[in-house]
Amino acid sequence: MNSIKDVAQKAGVSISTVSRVLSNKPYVSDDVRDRVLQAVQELDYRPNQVARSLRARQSTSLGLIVSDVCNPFFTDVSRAVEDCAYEKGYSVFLCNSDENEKKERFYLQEMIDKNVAGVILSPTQKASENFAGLNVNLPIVVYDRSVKGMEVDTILIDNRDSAFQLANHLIENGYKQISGIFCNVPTGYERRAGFEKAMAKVGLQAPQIIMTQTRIEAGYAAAKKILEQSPLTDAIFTSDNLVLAGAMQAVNELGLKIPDEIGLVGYDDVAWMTLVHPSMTIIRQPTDQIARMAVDLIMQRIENPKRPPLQVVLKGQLIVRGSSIRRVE
Amino acid sequence: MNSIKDVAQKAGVSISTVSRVLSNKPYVSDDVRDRVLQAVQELDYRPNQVARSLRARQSTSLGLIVSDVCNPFFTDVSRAVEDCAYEKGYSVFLCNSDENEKKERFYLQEMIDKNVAGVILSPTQKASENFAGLNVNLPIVVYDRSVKGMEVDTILIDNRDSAFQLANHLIENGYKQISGIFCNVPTGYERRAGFEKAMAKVGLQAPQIIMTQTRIEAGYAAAKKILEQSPLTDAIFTSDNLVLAGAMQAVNELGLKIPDEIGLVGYDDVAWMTLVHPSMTIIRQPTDQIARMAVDLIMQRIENPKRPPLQVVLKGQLIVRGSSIRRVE
DNA sequence: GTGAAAGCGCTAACAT
DNA sequence: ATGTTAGCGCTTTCAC
Repeated sequence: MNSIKDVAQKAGVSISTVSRVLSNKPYVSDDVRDRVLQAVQELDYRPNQVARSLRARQSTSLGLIVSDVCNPFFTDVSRAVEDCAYEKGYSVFLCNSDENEKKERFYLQEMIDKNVAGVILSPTQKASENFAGLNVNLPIVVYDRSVKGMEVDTILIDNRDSAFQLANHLIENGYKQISGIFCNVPTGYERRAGFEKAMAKVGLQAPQIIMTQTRIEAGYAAAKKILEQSPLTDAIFTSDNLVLAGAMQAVNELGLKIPDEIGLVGYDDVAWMTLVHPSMTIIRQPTDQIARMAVDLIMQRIENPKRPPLQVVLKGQLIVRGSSIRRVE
Repeated sequence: MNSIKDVAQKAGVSISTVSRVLSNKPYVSDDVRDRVLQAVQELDYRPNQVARSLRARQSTSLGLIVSDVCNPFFTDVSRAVEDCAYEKGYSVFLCNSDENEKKERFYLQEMIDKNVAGVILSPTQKASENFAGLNVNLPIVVYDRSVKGMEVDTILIDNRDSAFQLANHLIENGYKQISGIFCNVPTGYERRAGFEKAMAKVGLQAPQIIMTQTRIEAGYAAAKKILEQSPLTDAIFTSDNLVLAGAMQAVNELGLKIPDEIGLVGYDDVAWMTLVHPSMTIIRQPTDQIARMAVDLIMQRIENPKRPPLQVVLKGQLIVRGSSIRRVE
C-alpha cells in the first residue's frame, strides 16, 4: 500500500506539500500541484482514512441507528440515508438497536470510539424520555421520535395529526366500532393520542385498544383478541405496517371480508399494501425526505456544532384505498 | 476524552502496561491488572479505535456490500449479518451497489481506505465475470453469486437445482404453457438455466422468457407483455420476489384468477407472500444461514488469510402454497 | 511556497 | 513483569 511518503518521493516534494495538495489547501504552486497529482495518479495512491481521521479528529463515516432494518419504514430510511451520505462522500455504519437501550448505548459509544462524524438516531423509548442521560457529545440528529431532556436536531412526522386524520377518515366513512392496535414505541403513543382525539370528537368509544410490539405476530395476536372479544368491531386502526400485516392475517383467517365486514387501516406505504386485495388505506411517511433532511442536518451540525437545534415536522399523507371504503348502512 | 495516558497516570503505570491489560496480554501481575482496570472504570476510559486500528493494522469494522437493501432478500441478509457481527464485537458499513460496478469499486476501495477487517460482497455481474480484475487484497467473502477468475470464499444457494425443482413442481401440477421472467443478474441466469432444464426434460417449450431488472415495475411490464403476447400462458415462473410482486400486479389487473387461470411462483419467502390470496409458492432462501456463514468465513479468513478458499452451497427450500395448486384439466 | 518536525492515541519491539 | 521507544500515516504548526 502506497503512503503519502511514496507520493512525496515520486513527486520530489515533502509530505506536507502532498498533504496540502490533497486537502486543497492554498499556497501551492501550479507546477508542484501538477507533479503531486501526477504522482498520486501513477501510484494509484489513496489517503489512509484511518490515519487522517486520527490526526484530523474527523472522519467521513456516519452512524445510523435504527430499531430494526427489517421494518420496511426503517429499510427505506436506511437506504435513503445511505444514498445521501454517498453523494456527500460519507459511508454509514448500520446499527440495529431492537428498541433495546443497552444496545443503543453500546452502539452510540461504539460510534464515538470509531470517531464517526455524526450519528442519525431513532431513539428507544428510554432514550427519548431522558436524552440528556445518554450524555452524547457528538453531532447527532434524532428522527422518527422526539426526545426530552435535551435540545437536539429532530425530524418527525405529524403523528398525532395524521392519526387524527386517518381515524377521521374511518369515522366519516361510517365506521362506528373502531378498535386500535398501537405499538409500544413513542410513535405508537402519539398515534394513539391522535386516534383517541378523533374518536372523542364525535363521542365514539373504541371497543378495544391494545398496545403491543412492532411485530407481525403481535399484530396478529392483538387483532385476533379484538375480533374474538369485541365481535361488533367494524374497523381496526393500526399504528404501523407490521401490526397491520398481522391484523390482516387474523382478519383473513377468520374469514372476514375487508372492508364490508371490517375496515383496516395503518401506516407506511410499503410494497404489499397494493398487492393485497383490497389494497390498504394508510398514512404514507415521507421516508426519502426524512433521510435527506437527516443527512442535511447532520452535515450542518458537523460544520457548525453551535448552530441552535432545529425541529422539523414533516407531514404524513393519507392514501385512501379499498380497505376502508364507505360502509353500506 | 480520556486517553491511555490518563489511565496510565491514574494507575501509576506506563501506557504499555495499560495496553497490555486492555489487550488481554499475558505477563501482567494481578495487582497491576486490578489497578489498571480500576482506573479504566473510574475514568470511563474507552480505547480510541481509530488509533488502535492505525497502529495495529486491523479493526473491528466490516463492510457489507449489497445491491439494494430495499430488496427484502438483502434486507434479511443485512440484518442477520449485523446481528452476527454484533455478537463478535464488529460494526458493519452498509453499502448499496445498485448493480453498478463503479459504485461497487468505489465502496470496495472506500472499505480498504477505512481499513475494515473484511468485506462481505454480493458482486455485480461485471465483478462476477472477472473477479481478479477487482484486484482486491483484503479478507473477502462473496455471497449470492459465484465469481470467476479468482478463488474466494463463496456462499451460494443451489439456484439451478431449486429452479429446476420449482419448475418441475409447476409441470407436475399440470401447467403446460409456462413463461419465465428472470432478472439480469447472475442468480437470474442460473435460475433460468434450472427452469429451462426442467422444461426440456419433458419436452415443453416456454411461450416466452424475458430477462429484466430486479424491480417491481420491471416484473409488472414483463408479465403484462407475456399475458398479452402469449395469452395461452398458464403459469409464470419468476426469479425473485420483486419481479414476482410486479407479475402479480399485472395478473390482478388483467383480472386473471390465480391459480385457476394462471399459476405464479418465484423466490424469497418475504412477508407479503402469505398476505396475498392465494399465498405464493416460492423457494425460500436461507438468509440467516447465508449471513451466519458469511460472518463465520470472514472471521476465519481474517484470522488465517492463507486458508484455502471455501465454497458453500446452501439449499433453497420449496414452499408450496396456493398460487400453484394442481390444475383442473 | 515549501520543508522539518511534532504529535493524534495506540501497539509492539526491545530493553531491563 | 514492567517501562522505554519507535513508529502506524497523516495534518498542522512553525520555520525559512
